[in-house]
Amino acid sequence: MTSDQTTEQRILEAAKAVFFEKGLNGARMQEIADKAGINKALVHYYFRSKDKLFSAIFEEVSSRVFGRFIAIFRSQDTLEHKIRTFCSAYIDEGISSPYLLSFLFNEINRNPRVIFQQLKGKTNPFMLLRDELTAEIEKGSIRAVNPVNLLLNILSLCAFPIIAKPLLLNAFHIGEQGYLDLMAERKKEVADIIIQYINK
Amino acid sequence: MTSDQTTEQRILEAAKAVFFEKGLNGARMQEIADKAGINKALVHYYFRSKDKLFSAIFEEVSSRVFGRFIAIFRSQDTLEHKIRTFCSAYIDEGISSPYLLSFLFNEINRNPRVIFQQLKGKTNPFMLLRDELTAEIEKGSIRAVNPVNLLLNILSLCAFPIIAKPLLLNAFHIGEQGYLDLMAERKKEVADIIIQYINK
DNA sequence: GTCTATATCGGGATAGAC
DNA sequence: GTCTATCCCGATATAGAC
Repeated sequence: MTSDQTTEQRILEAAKAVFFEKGLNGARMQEIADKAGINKALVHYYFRSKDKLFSAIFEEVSSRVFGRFIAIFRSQDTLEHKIRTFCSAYIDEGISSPYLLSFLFNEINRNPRVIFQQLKGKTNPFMLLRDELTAEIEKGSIRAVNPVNLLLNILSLCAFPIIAKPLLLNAFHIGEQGYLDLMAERKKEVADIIIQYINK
Repeated sequence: MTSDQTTEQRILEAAKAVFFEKGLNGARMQEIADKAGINKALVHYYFRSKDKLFSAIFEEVSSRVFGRFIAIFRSQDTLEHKIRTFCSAYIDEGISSPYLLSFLFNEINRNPRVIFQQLKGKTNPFMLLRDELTAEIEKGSIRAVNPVNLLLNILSLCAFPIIAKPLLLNAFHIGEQGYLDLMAERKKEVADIIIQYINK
């Protein structure tokens, strides 16, 4: 909301907030304009259509998210250290941007073809991570598990509690602080589970 | 589509399919009517409004899903057996109704207050499961872990791969069969991970 | 109960002044 | 670049005949 940004940046920021909360179909151009402190017509002036604005957002968000979690697995640390770092970073990220993951998954489910068309040509982080894990297994540093399943386990344990936050808050009657405590505990616990599972 | 159902049943069935695929905001009354083989006005005749139709669907689906997974934990089997049965049943359920979980989580995230208002008064399956696990811990049958986190781990490992199905298909370039194979493998693997983690 | 026709409105998009 | 006014379509919902 600091108004020393360009109008375009203000629109992007506002649009991100609204799309995250309401999704593509639920979002209103009027609400985005209001939040950016400008007129509805101006949003169209900058981004032509709602779909194009959405694509711009999705593009930025997805590449940032996917890019983030590649870096960690590329380091020269031990696999155990990589996994611990990854879990901790992933959960922290999810806490500070609670809507982001829900948004990503929902839009991917809603419209996989369009989304993956847009992602075409970009480097595929999942393939990279799978290959990193495969290499570790060949190196003999861990048990010979299915690397896809291993990656999927890590992602599941980290991502699900972020996506399911509203459910957890309501179903367990825990407040915001209770949720944060739970997540803090999980950073270590999740890594422990994975490590224990892949140890020979 | 068997037309020996009542009109109301046909509408509910059609609406379920459309809401699952498109979500509340994306669904169109016209599409629901078409799929039910009737007229748009007739949908309103039976359910007054789109919101009321949606509530009817959500009500039915959520109570069925939540109800399902309580039963397993109430049996007199060993905890290990309960967990294995649960994982297997949960994943099977997710395979046969791929949209269901995404739908539930998306709508809960979109509108937690309304949803949980609607669920008020119903028995809370999460509290029940948490209490079952707490009892097991006190009985000494497993390590003293945080029961909420334990439950969350089970749910994460089972639910996430269902929700993320379109992502997995595209990101790993596996086909429908590859996905099924992966899930089959996971039924045992997920339970193994949990069992190993809670063993003293 | 089921249909056709229509009212009504919200929201994306554009025209055009400044 | 930014605004106001307006177009126009699509979608929910209702009226009313059968």
